[in-house]
Amino acid sequence: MERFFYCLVLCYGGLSSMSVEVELEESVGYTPIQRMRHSAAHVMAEAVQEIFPDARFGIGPAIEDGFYYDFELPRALTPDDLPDIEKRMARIVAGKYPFVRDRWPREKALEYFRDKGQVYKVELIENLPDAEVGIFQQHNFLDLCRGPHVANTGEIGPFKLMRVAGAYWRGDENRPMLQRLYGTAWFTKEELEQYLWRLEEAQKRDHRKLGRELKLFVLSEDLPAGVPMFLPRGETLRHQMESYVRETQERYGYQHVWTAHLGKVRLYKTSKHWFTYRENMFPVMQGEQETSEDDAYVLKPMNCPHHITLYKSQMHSYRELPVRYAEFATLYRYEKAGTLTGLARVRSLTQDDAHVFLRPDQIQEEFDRAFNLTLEVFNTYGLEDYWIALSLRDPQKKEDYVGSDEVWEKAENALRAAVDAKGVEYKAVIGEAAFYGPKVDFMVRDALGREWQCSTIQLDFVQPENFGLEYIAEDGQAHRPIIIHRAVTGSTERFMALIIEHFAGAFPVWLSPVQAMVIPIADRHIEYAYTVMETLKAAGVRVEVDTRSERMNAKVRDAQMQKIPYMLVVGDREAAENAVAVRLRTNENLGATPLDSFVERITDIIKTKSRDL
RNA sequence: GCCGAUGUAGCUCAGUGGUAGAGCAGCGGUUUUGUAAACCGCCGGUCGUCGGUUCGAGUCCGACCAUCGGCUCCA
Repeated sequence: MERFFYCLVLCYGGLSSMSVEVELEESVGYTPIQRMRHSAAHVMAEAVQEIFPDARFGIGPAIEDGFYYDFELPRALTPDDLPDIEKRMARIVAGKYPFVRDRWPREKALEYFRDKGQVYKVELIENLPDAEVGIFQQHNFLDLCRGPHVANTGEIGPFKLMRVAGAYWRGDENRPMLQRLYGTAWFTKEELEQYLWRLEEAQKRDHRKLGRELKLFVLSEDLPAGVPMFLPRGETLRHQMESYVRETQERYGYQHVWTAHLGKVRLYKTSKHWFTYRENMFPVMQGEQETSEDDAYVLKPMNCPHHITLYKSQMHSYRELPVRYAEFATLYRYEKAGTLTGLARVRSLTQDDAHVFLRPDQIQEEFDRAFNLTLEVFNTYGLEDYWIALSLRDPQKKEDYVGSDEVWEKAENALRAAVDAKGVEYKAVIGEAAFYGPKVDFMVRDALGREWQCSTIQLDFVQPENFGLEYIAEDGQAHRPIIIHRAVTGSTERFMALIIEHFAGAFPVWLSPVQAMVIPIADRHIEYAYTVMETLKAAGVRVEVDTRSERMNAKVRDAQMQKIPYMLVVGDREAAENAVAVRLRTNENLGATPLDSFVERITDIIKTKSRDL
């Protein structure tokens, strides 16, 4: 659930109608660089207007690292158009035209833009509350704009147009698609170059590229889009990741269950998913004989109904609550073709899902438990670049949510208390709660700056109703439990994408598919190399021997490029002394080390999940 | 799904209507090597798929599939 929050947070200076509310809420002014970038957007708009006098203009805000402007044009822009637009922009910048601010009465502005056929501007003005609207003009371009701008176009720093993309007007897929031109702008040439360099570096750690280079996973045209397959090394990685979460959550009191990949329509009708989520579910076939819709099979898109069915199959006393069912389950969801991205967004995903069935008085404790678990896991991975969203109900729109005020208040307070107690930073987001309850989401950024939701902890008052869940309380009566849905790493696939990029493929030893490569210098050392391998294998180390008829240099290079943590070079000296010459992938050379000491070192590092070598 | 771009050997890429190329990888041979690429040779492609235009299509057109950059929604 990536949310492009930077749009909300950083677009406040644009012409977006939504920026009105955002400005009130965020109430952050333009920083100088944002002001300059927003001005660059205006200059870009003028350049486009020169080429297409009939262009219609959308909005052109500053965003993180740059700016964009949305246009409706008589033809599609291609990357070949960018140099021309850049050249025209450069001319306008060189002209040092002042940005002239004005204020027009609404009616005058409406008339002006209507007359020009600027339907998007008209719509924006119609949504503005004030009697007067802001107008900015530079050179030959006049625009509806709140500003502020730099004094003149000459103050716009080094810029570069990055790409052209489609974007629905106001992000609504029922509205026209405009052409969005993205650019970046900086105060100095050095900053621009550094930014472009950073982008290149980020691309080097793109998990799709590393996945191919490190032989982790494969996307084949012979399989549906978004259905990755994992090679031995990738499977090893995901297995390690899953085992780790599995062990950890068992320590936290979760029990694992197993449910298959098929469900029946009726199950999802009971859970109500069928009515809102149907288009995301893969149909399979009708049930045997029976042709009613209810008995048709579908691929499992989520675990909750299955875990709930398990809960319901047994009687439950208040004493045994909370019941915590966890499962690593591969789910199938039909995601729109254009949204698929490597492992970060797939159609077959493996959730490390759990459903906790609990009494109302256990909410805070259970939230805390899930929260601690997640933080512990993040800590092990050394993840720091994430933020936490506390998604709350919009009190203005209570009708959009299910559950009483009292329960919501209790749940939200419990959640907030749990987050506050952790001393971590979080952002409360009003109106982002699920309809069935408030939630906490962990948002992580990938190498290219895209945000993805990984972990989530959600309170649910609705499914217990849908399924008529019960437990027998102290009073001997049946009471309704509450459910917490939580996922620690979210989906194995997405988290793997994150981990690959986070470590740039140089995984901590415990995660590395191959932890050590034994490199015999000449053929006569192969036998000893195998001895070394067997010793390490016996100690539980994933180790291989490079027996190819290559020079040692080539073997070192290949192991290095595969980011294998330890290269164990063995020659005459090592064989004689029962030693290995340890080279780290950091290029550090530890020299000859007794095999015993190395075994001790590597097993200790694996056991402690240390990120050191 | 929508807008745009891309698709040539396992990988990275060249090839603008006239006989499909390179490097790396792979395979074979020689070399037996001390910390990031030894040398020689060979194999390898219905140019994403299907259809169309043309005397002739990797090249032009269309549809589909997939990938990439965005938009929307979701883990």
